[in-house]
Amino acid sequence: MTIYDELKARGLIAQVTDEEEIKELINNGKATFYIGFDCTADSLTAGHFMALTLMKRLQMAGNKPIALIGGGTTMIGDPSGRTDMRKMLTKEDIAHNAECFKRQMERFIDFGEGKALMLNNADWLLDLNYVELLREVGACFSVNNMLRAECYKQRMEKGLSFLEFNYMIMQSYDFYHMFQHYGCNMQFGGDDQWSNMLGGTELIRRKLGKDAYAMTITLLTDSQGKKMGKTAGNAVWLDANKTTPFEFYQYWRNVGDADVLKCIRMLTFLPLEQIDEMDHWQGEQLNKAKEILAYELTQMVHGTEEADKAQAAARQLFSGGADHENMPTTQLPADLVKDGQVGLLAAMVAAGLCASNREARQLVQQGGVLVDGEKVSDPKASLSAEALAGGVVIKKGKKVYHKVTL
RNA sequence: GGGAGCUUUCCCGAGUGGCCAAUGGGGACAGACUGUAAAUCUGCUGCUUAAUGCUUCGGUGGUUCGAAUCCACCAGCUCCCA
Repeated sequence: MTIYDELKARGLIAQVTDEEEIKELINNGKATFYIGFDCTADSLTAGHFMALTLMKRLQMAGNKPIALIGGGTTMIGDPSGRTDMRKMLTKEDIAHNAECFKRQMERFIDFGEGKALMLNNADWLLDLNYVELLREVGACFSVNNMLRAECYKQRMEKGLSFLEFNYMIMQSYDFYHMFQHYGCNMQFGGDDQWSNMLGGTELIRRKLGKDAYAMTITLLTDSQGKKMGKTAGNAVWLDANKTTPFEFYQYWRNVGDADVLKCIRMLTFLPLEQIDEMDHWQGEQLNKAKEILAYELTQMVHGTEEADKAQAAARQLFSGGADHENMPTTQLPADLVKDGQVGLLAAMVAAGLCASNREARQLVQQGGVLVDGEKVSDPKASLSAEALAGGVVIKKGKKVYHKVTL
């Protein structure tokens, strides 16, 4: 099976500029392709993960990836898929974020000599001269066409600043620049990037009279059409300090029935034959598929050891027994102790299980809190210092376990 | 440059002098049911409390016994005319 067919079978390909040419290039390892990552936070997210796996798949097929860190484009802010303007980040933040991205990517992609490149568009975008740029590339863009692009259309009502309007031009310039200096002939990206990417191929054609290609990846959405990789509006991070391996595991362990197989197919490296077999699984059996998904992904992101731990912890917790070893733990500050007791509500807030005493009280009153396996319904309950010395397990709701100690 | 309008709690969106911590919907969280799924039903959703109380409605000042609601100025955004 060729790499192109595999990508297609996994449901990863959304749109392509020229299918035949792209097949030819990537199947024969002749593509030098880039994927851009805007560094708006200090860690990559589950959303970026699919792009990283795609890079890896293509690299394994002999193609050369360029991971482009958007140190320059982040200064502008991509309006795609946004209804309001992004917060402007400072140069220092962006530089810091870029550094974090770099470290995380190195775990997935082999950046060895000639294997792959990591570039930062700050290196060429920040020094551009306005008038020169306008003459050189501005002349190649039709405002009429740009306004027709989907990514801007959505913003016509809420308003679009000139700063953001230029994002497409910056991204196009990136492709143009890398095409010339690094032989980059293809660009990949999320499906929401399609119009920005076409801007690049168009610019290359106009300026150099050469063809470059673009392909978008299907966005990972759940059965309700919502973007995956987020919980309660917060991203699922790849950084273990922001989303623990256990939480990461649990996120995937809890995906809906309708989404498991899609996730396995798109995100894991399991052979397609094996996945096709799982396709027949139904009902309760899907729990096994969810476990496989969660384990595979946790292993890729955090390593085998962490994945084993997360899986063991999850199995034990949900089969009754609590596994103290791998549970998130908070050491309570000593000043919470009063008369040898720590108030349950205070402990929950200190452990980050609740935002406030009020919220904690409500949870307790609603019967959502178990302490060492016993349901507690009295908000005035407290934990004794002796018990805390050995560690007390607070269970919030059905799935959140947290150990507190002194 | 001129004119009109908008800014409410996580989001959308009511409220236009006291009965407003502020209707409703979404989301989130919890309970029941389950398979750590989905759907459904119930509760809950500013902070604090035993009760009370406290701080919110873009910002700053003002009018008033009393303002999210009125006035002034400032900021941001949208629309119309240049």
